[in-house]
This record gives sequence, structure tokens and C-alpha cells, in this order.
Amino acid sequence: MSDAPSRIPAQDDDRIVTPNFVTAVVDDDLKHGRVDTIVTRFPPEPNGYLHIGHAKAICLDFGVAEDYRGRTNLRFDDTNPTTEDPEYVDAIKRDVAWLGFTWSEERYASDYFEQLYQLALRLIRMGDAYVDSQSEEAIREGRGTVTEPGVASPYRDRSVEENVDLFERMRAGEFADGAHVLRAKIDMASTNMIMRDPVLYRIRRAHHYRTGDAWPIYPLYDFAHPLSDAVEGVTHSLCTLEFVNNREIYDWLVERLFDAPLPHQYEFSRLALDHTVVSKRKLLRLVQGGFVDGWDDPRMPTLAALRRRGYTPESIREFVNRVGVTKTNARTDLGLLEASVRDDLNQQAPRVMAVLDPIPLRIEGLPATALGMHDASLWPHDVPREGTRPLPLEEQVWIERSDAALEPPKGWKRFAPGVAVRLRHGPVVQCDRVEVDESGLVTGVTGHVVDPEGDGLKVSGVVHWVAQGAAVPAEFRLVDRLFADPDPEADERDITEKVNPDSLRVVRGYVEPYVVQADADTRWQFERQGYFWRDPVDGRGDAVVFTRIVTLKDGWARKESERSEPVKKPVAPKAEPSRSAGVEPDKVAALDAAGAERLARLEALGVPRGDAVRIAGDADLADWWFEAFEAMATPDASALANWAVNELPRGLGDVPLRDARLTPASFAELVTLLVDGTIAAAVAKDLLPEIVQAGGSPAALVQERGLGRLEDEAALAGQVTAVLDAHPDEVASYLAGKEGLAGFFVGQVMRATKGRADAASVNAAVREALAARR
RNA sequence: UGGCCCGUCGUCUAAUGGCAGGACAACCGGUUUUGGUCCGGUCGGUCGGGGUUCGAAUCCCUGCGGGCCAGCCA
Repeated sequence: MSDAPSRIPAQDDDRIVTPNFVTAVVDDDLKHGRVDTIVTRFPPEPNGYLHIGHAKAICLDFGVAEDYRGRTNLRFDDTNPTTEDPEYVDAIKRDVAWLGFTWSEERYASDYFEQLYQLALRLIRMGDAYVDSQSEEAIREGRGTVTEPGVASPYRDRSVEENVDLFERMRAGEFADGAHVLRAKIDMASTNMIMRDPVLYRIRRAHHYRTGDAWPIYPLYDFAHPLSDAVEGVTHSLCTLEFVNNREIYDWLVERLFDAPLPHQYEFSRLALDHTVVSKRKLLRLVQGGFVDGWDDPRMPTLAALRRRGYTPESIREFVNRVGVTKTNARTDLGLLEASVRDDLNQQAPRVMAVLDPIPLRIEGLPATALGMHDASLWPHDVPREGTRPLPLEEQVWIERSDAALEPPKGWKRFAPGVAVRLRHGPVVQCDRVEVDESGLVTGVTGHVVDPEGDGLKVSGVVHWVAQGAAVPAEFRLVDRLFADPDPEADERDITEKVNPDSLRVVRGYVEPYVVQADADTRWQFERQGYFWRDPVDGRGDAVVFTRIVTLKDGWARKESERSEPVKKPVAPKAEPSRSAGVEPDKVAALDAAGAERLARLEALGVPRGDAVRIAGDADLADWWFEAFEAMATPDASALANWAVNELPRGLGDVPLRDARLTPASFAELVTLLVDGTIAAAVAKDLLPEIVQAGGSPAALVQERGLGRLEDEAALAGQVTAVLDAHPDEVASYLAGKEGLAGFFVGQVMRATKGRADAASVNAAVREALAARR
């Protein structure tokens, strides 16, 4: 491969993906030379539009590769001819590009059909796959359930020759749909349902949008995906959490069919957003049922819709970064997405005025000099950008209906009888009369100028407006969440019944004339209302249609709603106090005869019951432990058991005990070193994982590195003083009451001594030294 | 019910076994010709119970809670 090797970004600010558990894996793989060029892939199925959840996967797949100077393939996972369509291929490419990512190569799983077919043949010849001729129902029944093992298919033991023959005839198109399938021969009793002889190929005599009628058989995801990764040289195959169970078949296949370096799969949690659904099937239903106006209806969570609505790609990438990448099942507040666009648009969007629900304001006493065009800044004082637009003022202007009230609530800063309010970029007008119809609806306001130049008077209220003669009529589409319910998928009710009837409100009002003369792609802030832009589909040219991208934060509206509906205190659900039931007796009862015998031996040796039960319950561990015990120079069953139970697991990490380089004898040696006082516990803990990985004799390592226990009390006191002197601020905080810092000092001293000091003594010494400084 | 994955402020997310931190939201105040922005501050969290350790969000056991798996979908 001609690529430059990947490297770990020098600085975290050089990254586009903020560090997470995936980048930690990548860092580690690079550091240990397991890979040298990072290759990822983004593998959408072209059966629907990409949505905000995909944005997370895209940013991760492409972002990680970019950060490490690797590459990313865009691979269409098109193995199911009945659902896929080239329309979606185009849409997906458009969306990925829009987000700002460039793929290294455009690939299709269907490109690999021949190769995959040959691999399947190889698997059959290896005896690892067979043609099953049971009906679909029979296969399902044979699979068993999560609690009962499956039963073998009567065709499971067909000869290799017969399997090859049948599979070749499947490929030749000799059989009807469903007559046979190819299955991996794994384990019908596996606790992982996916490993119960998963189906690899099915007969589907359907037209494929790319391969046409060339193939009557199609591979399934579990077969095609790992092998496509392997042929592309993917190093890190990132996918969402629901595929964790599939990792086992992924590894099973690539290990059998490919040589190292093999691709590895890592799973992260998918992005669930409040008030939205991100299931392609459900989105399809909304589109096909006409509940929305198409995949790009601005209420939809698709990238196409977000783009049409006016979201910027930067804001979506920022949002994805704020959400982060973890394995926890998370549900993200829609406010986080909105905050991300607002942050972006606040810097980008020129400020202009529009009235969405207009009522007339008649201004009396306006001097002739005040009429006509004025220059008004497009930017507020705090956005460091230049530019003005001509803004006409007339005696009759439109103002917002919600900016006038006959009987205002407390704290009101808008028009009400007697109240003076500033027109933005214009004069201060005192309200003389508020007109109201029989239903109480405000229909107009009359007022007089109190400050024609608009710069003498200090008033707290400022209101937006548009001069009537110059005003341009416009349609405004006020988009709101598609579902009022924060978790519309929580129950089984059909999604289409839950569509928020107010998710799209269309109103007619006015914008100032400058707005329609400017670049139609401009995202505007209509002051005090929100960010808008002209709908790219329905609102260009003569059609003046604005879509609201997002509202402004509105502190007043918040207070208003509190006034009208005081929040009910949610009753805190009482946590049922859970008693830890008699754990030990249960465990003891669960032991088989051999286990009980091991338990007895352990206890006879003086191992405390809790540890003894733990070890006895695991036959492999117990054998290993007894062997270690035999090897102990000065036998201390209790300490050995303590370490086997409490420290061994961490030392092992992901390494199974049988694969560890740590032998029972070296474990015994290590524990002995600790018990006889040769080394401190911290050193033993440091050494353990190292020996697990690399092997070696603890005593030799201690000798070689001079890790013997530090006995010199004066030296210790010196270290404590040095640490305290080096951290005067922390000492001050400690003395001021932040006692948690004691641990920090102890940690520093331990580090300085490479763990050779006795922690308890350090702890005592630190506290003493600190007390002396009080 | 079996296996696997996961539990940290309201939400999202940090923290080699060593100061539980950040963002969003909320609240209070300041600046402001946007009830916006910005600035300052406040509130607020390690799911429960045991164990190991000088020291546990982190390691072990256990209980509880959530998610995924019984497609010839991906």
C-alpha cells in the first residue's frame, strides 16, 4: 500500500473528532504497530435517506481516518435487491459530501459478488458451511430460542461435494426462491443466537439495481460485511451497538478466510434524539403516507431536510462532537442540536427585520427628516463584522401583534398604553392607544414620537417593524418538532398517529425590502424571532418563502409559560432499598461436587470463605491457583487468594488466563515478594499486567530495576516535603478544607518513588506534614 | 427466562486506582437600540449493598435498571 503511515495527532486541537474510546483503540494499535494506515468505511444501505444519526457515524468514520491520515471508503451495502434504489445512492453521496467529507473510494458490496461467492465456496470446502434445504419455518424453529438450544438441520452433514454441487446450482439459478440457503456450520447450541448456523446466502431471483439479473443468490449482511471489510483492507470497522452480537460471526469469518492484518469491529451507541425518530423504516412510512412532504421536508431528521431547512454542515459536525462517542444508551436533548446551529448562525447571519403576525402602528409627529431611507447596521455591536443596508421609515409601519397589549403583565417592555418603546434602528414611540377587537385580539396601535432621532432617550423596550409601503409580503414556514412526544418510539403505537399537528405553521407577513434583493442563500436573523432562510425549493425567485431554521432563545416566553402553567414537581420515584441477599450461600449451593471439593480444600488451606467460593466456582482458575500455591516458597493461601480474586482480573485485562504469559509460579513469586515485604503493593500491581503480557520473573525484574521497597524514612520525608513544596496552591486548598487533596499528594509521592514506598506510611507522612503547615 | 452490551449533574460527556471536571439546559446578576449575543456567578451527579486498597466513579462480588439478539433485513 502506498499510503503514508498513520500517526497519532500531535495535539488534541488538531483533531476533528474529540478523543473517545475508538480513538483510544486506534492510538493503541498504532503505538503497538498492529496497523500502520488507518482504513475505515462508511457502509450505508441505499434503501433510504441519511439522517442525523448517520451524521454521527459519518463524522466518526471519516473524521478518525482524517485525523490519523488514513482513508475512508464509501461502501454501499447493497446485498438486498428488493429494497435498494439508485435514487438513494445519489442522495447519500450528496449528503456525505455536503457534510464536508471526501471518500477515498466509492465501493459497492455488489462489486464483490463474485469474490464473495468464491469465498463461500472455500468455506464449504473447508467444511465450515453447508446447504440447508429446510423451509424458512423449519430453519426458524430449529434455531431454538434464547433459552433453549437449537437443533441441527437434517442437511447439516451433507458431504462437501454435495454442498459444492448444490451451491453452484443455486448460483446457476436452478432453484426457486427459498428452496435452499447456505449456512455456516458453527454451533446450534451457542448462547449467541447469531452463531446458530447463520444463513450466509439466500436465493432471491430479483433484479438488482446494479448487477441486474446476473445473480439469483445474494449474500447476507453477516457474510458480506466482514468480508467486504477484509477485501478493502479496512482496519477499524465502526458500527452501532446493535451489532455487538454480530462481532462473533465477523471474527469467525475473517479469521477463516483472510490472513492478518484482519479488520476489527468496534461498536458505539447510536444517536437517539428527543422528539425525533431515526429509523429508516419509520421515516419511509412518514414519506410514503404523505405525513410529510418528502425526505427533505424541513421537519424531517434527514440530512437532506436539515440542509433544506438551512442548517449548516458545520453546525451538525459541531453537534456530533458535543454528543461524543460512547457505548452508553443515550438519548440526546434536541436543545443541544439547536444550540449548535445558533452558535454557528450567530456569527454568520446578518440581522434584518420581518413581521410575522402584522398589525399596523400609526406614528404621529414624525418629522419629515425622519422619513425615508436610513442606513442600518446588519450586525449587532458584539459581532465584529461591517455592513449596513438601507432601511425605509414611514408613518405607518407593521409591528408584531405580540408586541402590544392592552393590559400588560408585570415586566412588560413592549407597547401598552402610555409605554414608550424604541423601534429598532428608529425613533422612540410612546403608545397612546391599543385597539382591540371584540374577542380581545390586538388589532392596531397608535402612538407619537417622543424622540425622533432615536438617540436621546433611554427605554428598555425595543421592537422590530417594517415600513408598510416598502414592505415585501412573504410566507413564513415555522417548523417545529415533528413529534411532541420526546420519545415517539417508546410505545408500539404507530408513528404516524403521533405527528405533532403544529410541526409546521405557515403564516403570512412582511420582510424589509433589502432581504429580497440580497443573495437568496443568505441565512438571516430576523431580529427577536429566529434564523430563517429562503426555502431552496419553494421560496426562490418571485416566491418569497422563508423557513425558520431555529428560533432565538426566548427568556421572556419562558417566564410567560411559567406564569400560566406552574411546573408540577415531579415526584421523585422512591428507590426500592435492595438488600444484598445471602450471596454466599447461593453461590455455595450452586457448586457442583467437584466445586464443593475445591471449596473444602481452599478453606482447609485458610482461604477466607468469600474468596474461596469465588475461586472454587471457576475450575480453570482453581487449578491454576492450586498450582501457584504449590509453588509458593512461604505459603500464604490467604494472600494468594486475595490477589487472585481482587488483583488478577485487572492484571489480565482482556487476556484470558490460559493465554497469559503469567505462570502460576510467577504469580506465586510475585505475591510472595509482596508478603515478605520485599516490594510494596504498588510495585506488585504495576508488575502484574506487564508480566501477563510479556512474561518474566518478578524477582528478577525487581532486582534488575531496583524496585525493592523503600525503607528509608528520611528519604520518604524528603519526598513528601518536595511534593508539598512543588504544589503550594494545592497545599493552600487543602488547608482551606479541601481534604480530598490528601490523596493527590499521596499519589504524587508514590509516583516520585515509582511505587516503592509503603503507601500507608506515605499517607501518614503526608497528613503529618500537612498538619505541621496548618 | 439464556447470552452479550451499558449505568457519572435534568441531558450529553470527562477523570493511569489519587482535586468528580466540561458542554447543553435551568437559575441569579452585569453589559446591550434583539427579552438575542457576550461576561460573571449559582444550583446540580458517581444506581443500591458488600468486598479489595493508605485511597474506588474506576478493580472484585451481588442486587437493581436500561439496551441488543430467536429475519432467507442491515
